[in-house]
Amino acid sequence: MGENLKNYFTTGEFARLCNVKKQTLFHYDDVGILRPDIVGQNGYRYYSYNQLEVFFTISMLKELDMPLVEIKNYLDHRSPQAFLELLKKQQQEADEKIKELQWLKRFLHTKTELTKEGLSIPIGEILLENRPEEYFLVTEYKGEDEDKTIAAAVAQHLNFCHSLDIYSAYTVGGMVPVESLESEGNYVYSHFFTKVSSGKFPAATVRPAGIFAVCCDDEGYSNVEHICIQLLQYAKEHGFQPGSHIYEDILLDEMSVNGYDNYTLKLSLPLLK
Amino acid sequence: MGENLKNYFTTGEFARLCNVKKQTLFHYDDVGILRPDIVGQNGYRYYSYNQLEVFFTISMLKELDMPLVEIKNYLDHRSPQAFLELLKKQQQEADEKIKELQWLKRFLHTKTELTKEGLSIPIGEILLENRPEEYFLVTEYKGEDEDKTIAAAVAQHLNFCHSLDIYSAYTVGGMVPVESLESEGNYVYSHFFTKVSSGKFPAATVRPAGIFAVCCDDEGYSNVEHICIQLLQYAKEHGFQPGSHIYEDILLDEMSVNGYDNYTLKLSLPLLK
DNA sequence: TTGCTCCTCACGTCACGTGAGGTGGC
DNA sequence: TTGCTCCTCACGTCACGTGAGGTGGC
Repeated sequence: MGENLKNYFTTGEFARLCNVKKQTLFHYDDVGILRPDIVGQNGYRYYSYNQLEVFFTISMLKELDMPLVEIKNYLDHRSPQAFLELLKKQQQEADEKIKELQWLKRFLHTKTELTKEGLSIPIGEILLENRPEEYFLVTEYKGEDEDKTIAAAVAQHLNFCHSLDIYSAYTVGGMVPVESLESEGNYVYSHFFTKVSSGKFPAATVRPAGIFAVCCDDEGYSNVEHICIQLLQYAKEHGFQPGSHIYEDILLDEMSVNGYDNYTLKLSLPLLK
Repeated sequence: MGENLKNYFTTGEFARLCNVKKQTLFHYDDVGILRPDIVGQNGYRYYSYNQLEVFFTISMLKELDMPLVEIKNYLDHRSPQAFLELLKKQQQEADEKIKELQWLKRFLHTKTELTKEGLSIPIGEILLENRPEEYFLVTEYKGEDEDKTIAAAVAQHLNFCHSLDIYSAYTVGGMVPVESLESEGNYVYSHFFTKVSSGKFPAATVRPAGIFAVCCDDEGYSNVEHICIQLLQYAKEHGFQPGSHIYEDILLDEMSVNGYDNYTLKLSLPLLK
């Protein structure tokens, strides 16, 4: 062992150069991914300048979310060709992640808008809103008016959206047919919908632009039927023909309040001429 | 306990609706983040439709990379205002991650180009290359010609780039002053450099457009000095004045080959009129 | 000698995953 | 009764992090 140890780095020095803790190097030693070039009789580890490059290589592969065993595997069989393949795969993964994050940003934005609306909109007051043409993914609901089956249907609607790669803020609304409201105790969903940003999904439905009578409540579903009746009344009194369904949107949900009873809901009735 | 259990989901049903394994629900029960509404005398768990929303909420927060304890903490103190703050924070984090990924993509692209060049470029042959104006981050090196101090300087150069948020493919090149090559055994670095995409970093140096005499070798540093002499010879024979430094780039490094002796290096000498 | 660095256990963390072995409901 | 589902341990995984307790070099 005639090597001049002055040309080598101790664990501490090496860790400092690599910007990691010593324990990380111990761990890499354990899993065999980066072993010090020299180990003294006293067990001291000595790393060479070469190994700095190896460490940077490992860092790079880690940034690509590769587990250490795979890194070891790759390093054991590395070649320029294998590296090119690796790079290609990682390019694709990076693209996918960026896509996911961009979806996440849309989600955060939508949620922010909904929450702000939920905080500022007047409760129990009928308002008129002009809305542009919008696109929805809609699934029919034929089940009974039971919480359990509704919840299952909502979950299935989400899975449907999921299958189309549409994570449009995950908000699910319900559609209540106006006819059903004619008799009491009949606030039942006929469809669930999720708004999407554009009509380019073949499965998307268009909701035409128009005026809506809207009313919000912050006590969940307890007054929901009553509000619907009021909206229909409003349409009648003002000479509008009501649309076929009332749309129910959730402005404040489990994210910001605790339990259905504290949800802020928004009910919207299209007003036709 | 007069509840009708038919209105509740068992662990298996609930897990299926949530698209997760049962064990995940057990775990959430353990950490107290999502406890079933009802637990039978036999220990059976029963989840309500409400809890589906809670689960979705947790999923959302997890997608924002929030650890379960923090999620529990947030849920325990949730409010629309707290949610808005959370959303804002997450927006920023999403932006940062997208930035990092975009850097990663640039890195992958640059590495791909370098590796392809390393595979295709002729070895030991002098070529002429026309290069546009380019920008570099440069750090001076005054240390000795020892592997250890060079490695430390390279690591410091990387940390310097890091501090400027420039992760431009992590490639570090060396500059060898032409004067030093006049006497033998003097292939020593005067600077280390990292190419950056634009000159908008105040610390960046411009390398003017021009013709370069280049030569590659695939045996690492063993012939590097000899090649430099050849490049200088070439300049002389063809009536060019050599630039002040020879640039050393690494085309194939630890990522694709094993050990310095197998690196493919590219040496470039600017040719002036 | 002091102070800093080195070492090796051993156990913790985080969010589950994976059986093992046994019970319960239709 | 069969078959499916439920349960509770207990231990594994992954990439380290965190001390504890002891040694070594200048």
